[in-house]
Amino acid sequence: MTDASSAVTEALPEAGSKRRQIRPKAERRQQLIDATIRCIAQHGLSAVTMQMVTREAGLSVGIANLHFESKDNLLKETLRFVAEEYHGGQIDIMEGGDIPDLGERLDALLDFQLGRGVTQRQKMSVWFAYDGEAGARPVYQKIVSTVDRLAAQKLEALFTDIIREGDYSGVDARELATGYSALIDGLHLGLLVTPRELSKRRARAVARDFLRRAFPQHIH
Amino acid sequence: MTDASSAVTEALPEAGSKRRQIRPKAERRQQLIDATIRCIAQHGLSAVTMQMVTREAGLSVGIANLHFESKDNLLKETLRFVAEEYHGGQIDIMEGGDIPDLGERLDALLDFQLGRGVTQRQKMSVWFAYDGEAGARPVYQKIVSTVDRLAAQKLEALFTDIIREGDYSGVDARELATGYSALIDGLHLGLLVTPRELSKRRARAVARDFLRRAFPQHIH
DNA sequence: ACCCAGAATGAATGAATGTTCATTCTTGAT
DNA sequence: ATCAAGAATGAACATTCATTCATTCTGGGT
Repeated sequence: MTDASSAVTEALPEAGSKRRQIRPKAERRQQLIDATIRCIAQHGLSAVTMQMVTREAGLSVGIANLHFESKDNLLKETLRFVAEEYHGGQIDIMEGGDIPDLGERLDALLDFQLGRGVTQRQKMSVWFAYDGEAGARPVYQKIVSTVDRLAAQKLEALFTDIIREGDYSGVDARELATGYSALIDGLHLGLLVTPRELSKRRARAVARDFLRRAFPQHIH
Repeated sequence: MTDASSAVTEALPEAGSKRRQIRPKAERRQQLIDATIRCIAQHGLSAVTMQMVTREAGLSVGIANLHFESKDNLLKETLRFVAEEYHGGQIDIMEGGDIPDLGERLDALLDFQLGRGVTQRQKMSVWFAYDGEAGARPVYQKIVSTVDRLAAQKLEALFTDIIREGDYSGVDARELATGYSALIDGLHLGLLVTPRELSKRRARAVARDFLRRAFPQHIH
């Protein structure tokens, strides 16, 4: 959850090799989760099949049920991974021992949330695919809300510090944090569903505008 | 698209009646679309089957392929209906001949967007179910973006009027409209996925806060 | 050099699903 | 009363998919 963009890239270790390789359980699990992410992004959650995932991973069908007990479980674990990757990345920045200046820390957060790593169609597709099913599947709600709650607390804490430092008045940290989180989610949604209408550049400008209006001394 | 909440409610016209009824094509189509909405909300888009939808509608399986040519098409038409209902309702308010005061019109818009009609879990579930698949299905993107673009223009026009009337400076209508739309989407997502963390009451407060910060003279 | 725990395979199985279409039924016109 | 147009039905079919498991293979330990 600290490293936000390493694993998903290496799909075909050796294209022609048919020799079966034995690898530790943890590695195979990650390999299958990465393949699942690519499949969801490319074909949509409702079209993902086990055959599709295992072929994408360059493995046989049986192995998915060996390491995860079922398709359902594989999908749950994939969501857990994506959620922890996204929220974990945010939390690392917000705790931010390495960035003492609060304004700069806000900037870094915005960069992460609307920067290259997160706004890849691949990641956003997966994220919203699960949100779409969350209404009917409490399991997904639970997985997301667990990490989500922690991130919300950290954001509120950061905003509280900024409000104190800037001596801003009439600003409620909690309410503002809720608004900012919702804004970022909405911008991600726009980038995914109507990319023609909303460029990344403009999404960043909009988010920055929100922060500037709230914390004029900290954002220029 | 003018009436935003009539059709979805009447599921079982006569519970025990087994007598087959002949009804005009348009009525059956709507009946099936309404049933599809309920099924998506309850079971999730990926779990919806034709048998499920037709049973929910109190009809036989063959009829779905009679009025829509395929499941795929039924789902597409359902999305089109939901999109037009939501965006159409907004547009009606924003054009708002019946509400001359701009501040009140803003209020009415917010009421619609976060009021009872739209924030029913049923509607939000359907909405985000499609957004989740949109990454992998350009057809869905196209359907949504068509109506979305019009609503975005109307919102920008309304904001432009308000900016002129209030003589606000340093405010870009287009950027603000993008931000407000994203904020509303994000709040809907929060209401759906983490209802424990975000109440409707607070969602309304957050949205109102956004507007007040931008247009202090118009929102109290 | 040998062995075996357990990792990996993929054909086989059974359940579920979308679609078809021959048949039945309803309604309004004559 | 009769009839035709076409709306509605649901059993049957072909396909696809998740899951199982008997079998094969690998690599580290001895």
